[in-house]
Amino acid sequence: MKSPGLDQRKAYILATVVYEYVATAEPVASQTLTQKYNLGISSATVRNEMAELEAGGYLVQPHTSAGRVPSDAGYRTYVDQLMEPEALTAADRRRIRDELRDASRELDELIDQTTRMLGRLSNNLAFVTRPQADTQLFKHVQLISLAPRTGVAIVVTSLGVSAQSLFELTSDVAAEDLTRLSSALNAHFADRKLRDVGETEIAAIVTELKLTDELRGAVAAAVQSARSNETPAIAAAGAQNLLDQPEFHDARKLQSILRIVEEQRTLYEIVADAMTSENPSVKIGHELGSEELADLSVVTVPYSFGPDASGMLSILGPRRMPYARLLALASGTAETLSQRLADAEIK
Amino acid sequence: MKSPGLDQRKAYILATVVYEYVATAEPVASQTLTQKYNLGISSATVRNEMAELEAGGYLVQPHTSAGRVPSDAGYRTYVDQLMEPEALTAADRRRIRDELRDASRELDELIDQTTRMLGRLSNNLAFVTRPQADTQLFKHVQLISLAPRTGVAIVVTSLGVSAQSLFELTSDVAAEDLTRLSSALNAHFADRKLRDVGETEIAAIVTELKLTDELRGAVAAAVQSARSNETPAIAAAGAQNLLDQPEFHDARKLQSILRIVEEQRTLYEIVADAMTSENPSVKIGHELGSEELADLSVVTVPYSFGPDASGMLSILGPRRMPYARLLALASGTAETLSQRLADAEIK
DNA sequence: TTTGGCACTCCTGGCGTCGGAGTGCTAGTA
DNA sequence: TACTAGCACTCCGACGCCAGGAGTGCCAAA
Repeated sequence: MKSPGLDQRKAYILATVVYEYVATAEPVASQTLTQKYNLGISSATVRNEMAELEAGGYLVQPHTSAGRVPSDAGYRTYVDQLMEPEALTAADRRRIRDELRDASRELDELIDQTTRMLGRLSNNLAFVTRPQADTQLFKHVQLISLAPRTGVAIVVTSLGVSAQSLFELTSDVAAEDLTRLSSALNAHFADRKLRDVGETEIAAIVTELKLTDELRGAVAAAVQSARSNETPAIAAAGAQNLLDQPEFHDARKLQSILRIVEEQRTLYEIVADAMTSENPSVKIGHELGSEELADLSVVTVPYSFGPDASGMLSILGPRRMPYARLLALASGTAETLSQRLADAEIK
Repeated sequence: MKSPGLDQRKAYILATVVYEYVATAEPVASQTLTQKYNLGISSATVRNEMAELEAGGYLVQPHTSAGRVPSDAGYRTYVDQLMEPEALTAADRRRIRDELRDASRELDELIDQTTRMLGRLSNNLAFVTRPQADTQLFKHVQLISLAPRTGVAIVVTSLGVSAQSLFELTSDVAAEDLTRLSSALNAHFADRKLRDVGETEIAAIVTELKLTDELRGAVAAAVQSARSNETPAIAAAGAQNLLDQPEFHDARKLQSILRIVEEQRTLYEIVADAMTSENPSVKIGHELGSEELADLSVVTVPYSFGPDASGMLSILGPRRMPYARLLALASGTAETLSQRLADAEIK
């Protein structure tokens, strides 16, 4: 009863309207409530209550003689105060575990597969940011000579990802020099945070070994590339699931969503502020900040491994979504994924 | 006049019907033809001709008193014999060149960006296979020690891609041993075709250096992973463009397409037989082999670099697509992409 | 405060009508 | 013989109308 305007009965009615509307996609009538859920009161009373809920902004009527539909505020109240957290079924839990166990060890592919699975399980559009590893550790750099003036710099981090940068030089360099440089860099930077592997220090080492400054550029580029795993690319899957929902039978709706997914920028903005928190976040309708997205909602759950490396796991669907279930699915997946990643991390 | 049943006038009428229908998405009436294209004959004559074209299977009538629409066979004849190859406008050509010049040097990203561009330019769904490099060359392998019993094997090929494989050993191994093994492998395999880097030869070298057989597995896994660039993953972009077409206002159509795109398998089948040829290929409607895809067409153009590395660049859209223009766009993009890749390849 | 009852509103779907677009055919013309 | 003008015919699609039904709001009674 946090909200002063909502006594227990109103709260229950609101919750039931949300529940029923999520299930049927039809405006909910007073009679439906009294028949399907035994409220112990008549439909007339329910009508009175619903009229007040509408006055309070929790429900809206598509037209005069129709049932009620939750408003953004209605969903919000439901999510924050009324709904019962759902637990994953054992079957779901097992399925998540099995699918992730069989998934690739390669980070990008693992994220891709997780996204697909989540899209499938949730029957909505799932998107997952690749982990933003603020503090991944520098593990190794290796400069490899491919031709007298061509080579590649490869950086390995604690995420197990290697980043590479091809380089071409204006003068020949001996393979041994590249090896010497690699060793020196490794000795100097080993197990430092990647963000602390700075260009000036690299330059100092290059100069000390009397090597061309071009090599500094090559190493810096590879480090930069490894660091770019930090601006999270986003994998998305399951757009076709949305077409099952009646609200997307209009093609225009879907078009804007597809565009948004392909562009990624908007998706990123959606998760960006959820990013600051370590708790699940739910954004409903207009809370997404765009008229185009006004009848959608997004559930976002963080996953993490190691002290600071983390990413976000989101489900996007119609506002009329089963919030509790999707939160459970996302949380369960996040948990398993976190664990899977922690296991794979290079200590 | 290859086809015996089509005299010059019928051919022209068929071509015009296709052209007009592609432009308007409306069944084409006899009067429309005489008014918009000066045929020098009356609409009644056109009607007679169209009736014969329908009898020949080139046109169909959605209903009795409607205009004509091309059939699969009609489009096929148009594509094979009637349409005039289109040349890219200078503006398009420049745009392709500019976008690809600014694109990433990283292979996967380059392919992604190319796909997006092609989707945008063509206003349809584009998909591109990553290059299938039958004969990419082995350039370098580097075994890196990350911890006494953990390391990573990295393989660099002539595509400039590095593949990696983490390994864990049951007993310690000295960093120098890994270096020795790397050198031996490099000396032995340098510039061999990747497919010829066989496990038995690797095993022989490992044994010769008296190293644990686990390292053979690690190296083989990395080579295998590099080789897996050969089973082409497919990048797709532009699904939302399809929604502009009236034939996709029905959501079900789109759903099957989205599913197909996400699964990739069907996409792969579509390009698979085009793969054998070095010429552009066009598949129309039922030629795609599935009732679900019956009102779609796909244009496929190969790109290549080096002697054997190659991939496919496809555009999928409604059967009613501007074939000549899409072929020109795909070909132009393929050409520029091929060149871009050839420049980046490690000699 | 609750509830039964009732009048009212508005949506929805079915039905018939009507206009127009386009054809096929016939008869006439070059 | 090939073309064309004209006309009757077909069929689609839009429109308006109506009836049915779902659901409400409100009133008056418990």
